[in-house]
Amino acid sequence: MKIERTDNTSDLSAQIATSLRDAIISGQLRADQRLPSEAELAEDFNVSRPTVREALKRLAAQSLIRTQRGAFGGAFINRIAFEEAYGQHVTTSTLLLSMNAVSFDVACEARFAMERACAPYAAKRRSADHLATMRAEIHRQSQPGLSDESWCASDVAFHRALVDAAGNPVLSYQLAGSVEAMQPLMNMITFTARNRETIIALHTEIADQLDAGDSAAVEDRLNRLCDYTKTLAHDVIASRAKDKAQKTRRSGM
Amino acid sequence: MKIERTDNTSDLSAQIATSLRDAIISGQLRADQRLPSEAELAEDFNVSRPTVREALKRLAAQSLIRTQRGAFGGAFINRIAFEEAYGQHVTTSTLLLSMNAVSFDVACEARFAMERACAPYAAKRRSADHLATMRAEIHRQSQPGLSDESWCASDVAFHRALVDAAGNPVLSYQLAGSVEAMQPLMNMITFTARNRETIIALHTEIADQLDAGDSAAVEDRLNRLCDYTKTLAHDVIASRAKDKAQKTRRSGM
DNA sequence: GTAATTTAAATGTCAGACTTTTAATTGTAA
DNA sequence: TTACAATTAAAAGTCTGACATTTAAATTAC
Repeated sequence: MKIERTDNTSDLSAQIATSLRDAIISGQLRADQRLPSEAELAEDFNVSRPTVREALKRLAAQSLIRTQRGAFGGAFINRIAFEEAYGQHVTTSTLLLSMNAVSFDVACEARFAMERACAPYAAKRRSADHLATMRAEIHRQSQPGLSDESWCASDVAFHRALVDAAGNPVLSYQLAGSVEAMQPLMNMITFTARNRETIIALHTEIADQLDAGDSAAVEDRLNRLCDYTKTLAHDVIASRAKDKAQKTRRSGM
Repeated sequence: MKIERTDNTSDLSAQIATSLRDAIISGQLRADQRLPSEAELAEDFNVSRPTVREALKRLAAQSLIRTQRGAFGGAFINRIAFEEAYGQHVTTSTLLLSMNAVSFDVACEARFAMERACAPYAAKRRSADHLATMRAEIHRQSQPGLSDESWCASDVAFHRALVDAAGNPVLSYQLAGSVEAMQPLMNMITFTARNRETIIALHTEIADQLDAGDSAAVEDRLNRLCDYTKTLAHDVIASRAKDKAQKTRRSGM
């Protein structure tokens, strides 16, 4: 196996990381295969060991490799698991949403659009297990005195069950980004008892229609849930704007 | 700003990277803010500079920070751009598809499900520009003698225009992963003139119905395209299996 | 006042030593 | 022969200290 640096502009460690990454992605290096030791790589690339190590840490951060200490240890090409991919996807999505001024409406629209995409498959494939999870979460949501955080967590769990019911891991993976990344935004909303009632009613209908296998009905309820969530968010934003205006007036600005 | 290591199990550089990452994601550290210098971080965390550097490279690999050399340089919290996020998402998705034995059908189903999710919005919001792009790609696809790679690239461009027409950057971002990650799988398929004709016909109808604002019709065509793509893939797989069997027989196994 | 020069503060890189982990090997006794 | 303990070697993890390079601010020269 011979891998060379092609790029000459950036840091050595970045160049080396890129070379190795390309080799991995293109399939030259296969899963569970062991890379040369750090010392060997240093010699191959004509750099020092710390530089190689920085490159390897970059790859490790992307779950492209894992390292093992000890004799016959080293860096191994990672057979990336859905779990790790989820994590990275969520991190990236969260930052994207929080930093790039993606509005709540846009994020909300995307999320429910994708959930609707799952509906036909979920209606066909939902197992008793999925339905049970959804009903359990609905029950939890009905508990009085549930904190806003717990409410949100249960909401995520409910929707996650819905998505998983579609039985398509790729869809689950893609959606995890949107749903979990929206959590911080959702947490801004304070759900009154009345709000919760409305949402629980929709959740119940979703579970029922999924049970009945009526995809169109599920999509309809998801649409309503989307609209309702947006309305709640708007109210929060509006009341905050009013608070701010009052505060500004009081402070004589 | 005070950041501490909480985890004590893994590598020091991993612990430090996690601490900083959490601080960034939770918003303690804001975009464009400068981290302490490597020497200061080393002192804060009670480790050596190389260890800090490894941690920083991990973060850089996730586009969480960027570094600048020179006086008043350092590590700055990155305002992550959609572009970078795309790249990471595609890398992760590609690996996931190629390594985790996600079947073509599953990937295909996910992709078209998400495209269908875009249809209602695309039907409402498509601009003349989007339609023009789609028609231009259809025209390119009609050219005889187009290589399989160019065909696939044009196919991606067409679908990308469809998704972008929905006017939701979050959807575009999410879908980029699926669509681009499926490219290598799609490239396995050899498209005959007859195959292309069928696909072009569907593409044309999609563009027309989008123009007419008929979302349901677009979704129907996407469904057919999904089924047709799956059929083609099955044929490829079947013929390969036959080749392999023949080869094995010839070699006397 | 502007342009050239100097300077200081960073990151980038290197060399070499030491520590810790880990699995294979070897040795020993039941 | 088998099971267990001690040895060993390879590799990652960490540290120290030095030097190179880059870059923007401060200083100087004109």
